[in-house]
Amino acid sequence: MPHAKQTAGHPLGDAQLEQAAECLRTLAHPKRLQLIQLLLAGDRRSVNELAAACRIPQPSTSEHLRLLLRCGFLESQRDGRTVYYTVSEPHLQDLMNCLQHRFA
Amino acid sequence: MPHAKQTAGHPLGDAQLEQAAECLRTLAHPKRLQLIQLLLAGDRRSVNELAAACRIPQPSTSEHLRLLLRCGFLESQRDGRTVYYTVSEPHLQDLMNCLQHRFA
DNA sequence: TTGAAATATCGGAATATCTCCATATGTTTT
DNA sequence: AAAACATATGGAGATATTCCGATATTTCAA
Repeated sequence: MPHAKQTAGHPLGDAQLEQAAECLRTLAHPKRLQLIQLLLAGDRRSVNELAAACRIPQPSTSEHLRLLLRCGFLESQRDGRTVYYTVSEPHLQDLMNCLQHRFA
Repeated sequence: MPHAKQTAGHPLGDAQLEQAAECLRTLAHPKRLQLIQLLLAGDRRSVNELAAACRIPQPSTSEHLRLLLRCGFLESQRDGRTVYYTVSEPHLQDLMNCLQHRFA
């Protein structure tokens, strides 16, 4: 039996599809993917480190991180005056592996 | 050692991140997710069947399917005057399982 | 308290996306 | 050939995203 069909969970209703689409839309941005890629590689990074590494202006970086935070993909942790971000959604590693496999 | 860090493939460059983002943006739409959900459940469906099931006007349905086709998520197959669409990207099942688990 | 550093928020202009309807293309049947 | 059915394409108005500079907020150091 090659490739048995996966047991699908309950199909999502309209409101849930809307939520899911919103989360995917948040992921669907090259700079945000780059931020996630960096955060998955290293452990935790400050906003300035991320902004410098990705060549994004600081305010934009902060905004991108806020959006990712809002969907529950990231967590933030303040230490003094710097804020560190980390990946909180374990499935992001799988997703990024999938993307790296497809687009490498 | 709980939760060993997954071996990450090569990190994606700017052009590849752009491609990946475009694919995700295509997925990030409630109606397109609903179409995929239907196609994953049943085997193959015509445009009219999909339009009726999802309550989308026929022209919009055709356009959504075209976008999904362009990213390689679907395949189309003409039989007489009706065109049947099927899922061609196996990872979509995993993604949908993930979404259904998170938003159910 | 004053200044400097790190991060967050606001406003506006350019661009992209969504959705719908009208209509065009392609296919089969009479 | 003409009519009917299934699908695809084009255009327009409304809405949403993106990007950037200016500026506000928070925290530490002097």
